[in-house]
Amino acid sequence: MKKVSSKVVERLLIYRRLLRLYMQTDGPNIYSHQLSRMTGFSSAQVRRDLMEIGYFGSSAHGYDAEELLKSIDEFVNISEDFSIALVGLGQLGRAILDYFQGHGPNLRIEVGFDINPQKIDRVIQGCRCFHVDRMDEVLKNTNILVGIIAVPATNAQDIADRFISNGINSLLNYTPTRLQLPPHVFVENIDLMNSIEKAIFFARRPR
Amino acid sequence: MKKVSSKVVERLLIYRRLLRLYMQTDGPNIYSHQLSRMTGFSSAQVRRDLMEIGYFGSSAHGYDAEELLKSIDEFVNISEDFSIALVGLGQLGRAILDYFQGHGPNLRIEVGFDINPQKIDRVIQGCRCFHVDRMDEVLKNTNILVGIIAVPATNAQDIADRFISNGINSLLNYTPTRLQLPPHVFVENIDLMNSIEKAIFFARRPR
DNA sequence: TTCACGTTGTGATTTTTTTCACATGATTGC
DNA sequence: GCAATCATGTGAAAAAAATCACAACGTGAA
Ligand SMILES: NC(=O)c1ccc[n+]([C@@H]2O[C@H](COP(=O)([O-])OP(=O)(O)OC[C@H]3O[C@@H](n4cnc5c(N)ncnc54)[C@H](O)[C@@H]3O)[C@@H](O)[C@H]2O)c1
Ligand SMILES: NC(=O)c1ccc[n+]([C@@H]2O[C@H](COP(=O)([O-])OP(=O)(O)OC[C@H]3O[C@@H](n4cnc5c(N)ncnc54)[C@H](O)[C@@H]3O)[C@@H](O)[C@H]2O)c1
Repeated sequence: MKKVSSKVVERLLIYRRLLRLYMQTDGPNIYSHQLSRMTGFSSAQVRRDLMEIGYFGSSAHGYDAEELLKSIDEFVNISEDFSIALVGLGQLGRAILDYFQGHGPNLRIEVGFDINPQKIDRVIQGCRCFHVDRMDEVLKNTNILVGIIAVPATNAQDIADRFISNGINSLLNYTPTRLQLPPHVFVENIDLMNSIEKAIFFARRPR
Repeated sequence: MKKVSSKVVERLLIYRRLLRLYMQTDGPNIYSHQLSRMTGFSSAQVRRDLMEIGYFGSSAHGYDAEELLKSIDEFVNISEDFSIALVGLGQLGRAILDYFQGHGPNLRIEVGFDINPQKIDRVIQGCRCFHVDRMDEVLKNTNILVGIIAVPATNAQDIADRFISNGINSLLNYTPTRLQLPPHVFVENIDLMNSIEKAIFFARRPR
């Protein structure tokens, strides 16, 4: 199967979300220039991206929103069978849990891990929480595909290694730690301080 | 002054953080291949990036860590004179505030805004919080360079417009809303759901 | 002094990503 | 039926980003 870059996937997922909203209020069809305005990507970019997944519109009515959405859905193939583990139930971890709660049952955080006794062996926001020492044991019995790391920076590498040794090769890393990972592992680094610093830089310098 | 891409700035800021750690424990000099291992970027990439800011090492001892750090600092020129405003003091907003508290006084969130009466007109984590209706008035009297948006998605555009009309042209957007912005405004979108979906996609598909 | 080694700086090249620009095709109004 | 209009799909071009690969240099050992 053809390989697709992370950037294309990211944009497809953005179209997907916007299409859902669009269909609630607007007509059944949509043009690349509309998706362009909604996203800020160029319309040529939009058309290229849709080419990638082999969806074809008509030159008269653009794209059928429902069909397009279905095509993207099939392509990304995200279903509730695939769940998520979260390590670190601090400020950030709990905000993340909270967020998932509000977002329907299509994706959910299946299990959480921490070391703080106050946070383990109970259910927080519908998420069963365990001591981090039980990661191997618990992960064996679940169908986790993605691990979220929200522990203090110094523990991030340990947690990543633990995920990987349990066959989880797709991670979200909320810590500033640069993880050392084998090449087959996908990681998305979400680094607030880096983002802020970039924003400060570009606040005073044009791009 | 030469324009630098966002990617280069992002990496420079990563070197910067790693250099600080490195200097605490390791020798006074550092090689591009070490920065490469620490970051995951290629060593040629590292050298190119340092070229961009005109820092030169020696072929014998690589880079002088302290000097290099100083060069990057000068280049990015981030000081405590520039502060940040945060709108939306919910779960996520408070996690962000918390995070900044722990990170020394070099960068701070100067003011917060919300509509919830329980959260306004008091100081939360050292941050003065106001009603969102007072944004114009309050922003006039501060030296805010960057705005963080952590309100519900439906209000994000309003808040962005408000920031921009007050001359703040660098934003962090934590909502999934795609903001419509004039071209001179810098925005970094941090979209958890998008990241997760990408991670799920690549958990099952090689890149 | 001379040589081997390991590293930098960078021109050249390759790869990836985006944009351009236009032929093609569907629709509408007359 | 026909022309005018407007979008799509896409080859080609351009731009951006990353990698290659090697001359040049400084060091230390002999
Ligand atoms: N709060 C934010 O907005 C924010 C923003 C960006 C990045 N971060 C990063 O996210 C991480 C967590 O931030 P936070 O604000 O939630 O911190 P926090 O201290 O509130 O939470 C950390 C949690 O991890 C748990 N923990 C500690 N060591 C552990 C281990 N070895 N295994 C499992 N759990 C462990 C702690 O018990 C705690 O519950 C940090 O690395 C921080 O740099 C946070
Ligand atoms: N919690 C997360 O981890 C998380 C992750 C990703 C994205 N987000 C996004 O961040 C945003 C906030 O998430 P949250 O979990 O903190 O939600 P929340 O409901 O806990 O917080 C929202 C806050 O915004 C305030 N608010 C509402 N309307 C406002 C307005 N017009 N002006 C100013 N303040 C207003 C509310 O009073 C509340 O304090 C949402 O858009 C959400 O999609 C949250």
